[in-house]
Amino acid sequence: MVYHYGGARGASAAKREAKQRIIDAAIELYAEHGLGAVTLKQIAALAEVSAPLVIHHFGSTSGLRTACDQEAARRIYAYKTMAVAMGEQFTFEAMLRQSAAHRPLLRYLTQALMAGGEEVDALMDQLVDDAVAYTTDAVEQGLVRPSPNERHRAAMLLLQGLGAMMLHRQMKRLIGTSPMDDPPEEWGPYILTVFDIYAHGVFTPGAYDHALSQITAPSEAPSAPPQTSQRGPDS
Amino acid sequence: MVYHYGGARGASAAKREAKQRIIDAAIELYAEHGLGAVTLKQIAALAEVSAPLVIHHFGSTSGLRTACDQEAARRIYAYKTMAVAMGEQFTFEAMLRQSAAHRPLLRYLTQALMAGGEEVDALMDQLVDDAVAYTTDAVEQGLVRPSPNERHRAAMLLLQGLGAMMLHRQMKRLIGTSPMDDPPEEWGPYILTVFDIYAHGVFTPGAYDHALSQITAPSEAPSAPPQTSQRGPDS
DNA sequence: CCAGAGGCTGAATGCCTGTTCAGCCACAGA
DNA sequence: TCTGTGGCTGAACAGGCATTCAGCCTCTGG
Repeated sequence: MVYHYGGARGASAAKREAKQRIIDAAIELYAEHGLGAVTLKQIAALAEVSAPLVIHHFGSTSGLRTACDQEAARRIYAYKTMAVAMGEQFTFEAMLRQSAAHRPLLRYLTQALMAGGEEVDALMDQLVDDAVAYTTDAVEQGLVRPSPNERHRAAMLLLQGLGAMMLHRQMKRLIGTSPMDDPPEEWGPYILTVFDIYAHGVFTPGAYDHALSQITAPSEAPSAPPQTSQRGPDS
Repeated sequence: MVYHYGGARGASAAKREAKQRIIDAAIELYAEHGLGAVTLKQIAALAEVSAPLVIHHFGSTSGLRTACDQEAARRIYAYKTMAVAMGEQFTFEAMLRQSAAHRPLLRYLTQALMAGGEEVDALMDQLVDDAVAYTTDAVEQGLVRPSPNERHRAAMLLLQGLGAMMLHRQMKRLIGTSPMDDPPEEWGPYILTVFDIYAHGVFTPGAYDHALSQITAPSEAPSAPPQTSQRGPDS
C-alpha cells in the first residue's frame, strides 16, 4: 500500500522498523478491543503493511501474540530499570510525565493477564515481587502500614489497580476522569478517591472486629454489615 | 441436534425453555471468552440448539447481545429485590450461599462494562446508587468511615472489586483462591486480604499528608513515596 | 556492473463466519 | 380427521478470515 522503502536506511533497519510497527499496532489493537477480537488485517492496516508480511515476520497470529507478550515484558522491565537508574530523580512528576507513553502497554497487559499464559503469568509474578519490595521498603520508612501478609496485600493492590483500569470507560463516566483517558493533570479526582480509600481505610475499627467475628463464626449474628467489601463478587 | 421436543409440555413452554437456554449459554460464553471472541455456533452448540434458531429468536447476534444485557440487568435487579425482601434474613451467609449461581452473570457484567453501551452504563449507575445508599447507611451505623465524596468512593470500590474479579485467574494464582473459581468456604485468604486493605488502609497518616502536599505542590519534594497508590496505572 | 538476498506485495486458497431459505414435526383448534 | 401455526432444522450463500505462493523491488557484496 504505502510501501516507501524509506530512502537511505539499510535493510535491517527497515526490517526492524516495520516489525516494530506491527508489534506496536498489535499491542494497541489488542489493548483496545481484547485479544480475541482483533483480526490480522486490522493490525496490518494500522501498521500500514500488508497482512502476509505479518505472517512472514511472526509465522502466525499466535506467533505475533507471543511476540507482543515478550515486547510487553521487555518494555516493563526497561521501565523499571530506568526508574532504578534515575534513583532520586525518579520523582512522582517524572513518573506521571511518562504515563501517556505506557498507556497502551498497560492496557495490553491487563488483557493478556485476563487470558493468562506462561509468559504473562511470570511477568505478573515479577510485578508482585517488585510491589512487595516497594511496600516492604515503604513500611520500613514508616510510610505504609505493615500487613499480616505483605505478598497477598501487594498482589491484591495490583489486581485492584489494574482491574479498575480495565473498566476505565466506566471510571471516566463515574468519577469524571481516568488515567487511561486523560493526561496526568486531570487525574485529581482519581488520585483523591484512591487515597481516600487507601489512606484511611473504609471500615471503622469496630466494624472490622465485628465482621471478622461474624466470618469466623458465621451463625451467631443475623445482621449483614460487611456487605460493602463483598459488593464486588455479589451484588 | 438433540431435538427432543420434551413430551408433555406446551409449545410456549418449550419456546421459553430453548430461548432461555440460548441466553444462558451466551452469557456463559461471553463471560468466559469476552464479548468479541464468541461465535454464534459456539453458543448454539452449548445451548444444544441449531445456529439458525438463535437468529430466529433474536434476529441477529447483536440482538442476542442486547437480550443478554437485558437479562443481566433483570437478574441483578431480581437479586437486589430479593435481598431487600429478605430483610434481616439476608445474612452474610445467605449471600455467600447464592454466589455460585451468580458467577457467570457477574463475569458477563464485567465484560459488558468493559465494552460499554447504553443499557449497561445505566445498570452500572444503578449499582453505584445502591452502593452509595448502602455505605451511607453503614456510615450512620458507625461501621464505615465517612468519605469526602461518598459517590466517588462507592464507584471506586465497585470498580476495584469488579476489576479484581476480571483478573480472577491471576488472583487464584497469587493468593491461592478467588471468588470466581472457588466455593465460599475457600474465600478466606481473599476476604482477609481485602479486609486488611479496607479496614486499616494502606498508608500511615504521615505518608498521606506528605503525599497529598507533594501532589498539590509537586515541585518542592524530590523523593517519591506515593508510588504504591500509583502502581496500578504506571509500573 | 552483476548476482543474490530479503523485505514486501497482490492474488489465490480453503476454512469458518453470520444469515437466509425451504421444509419438517408436534401440537392446537375446528 | 384435517388444517394451520410455530419452534426448529439442514443445506446453501456471500463475505471475511488466516495463511500460502509466486514474484517484484531495493539494497548488499563481489
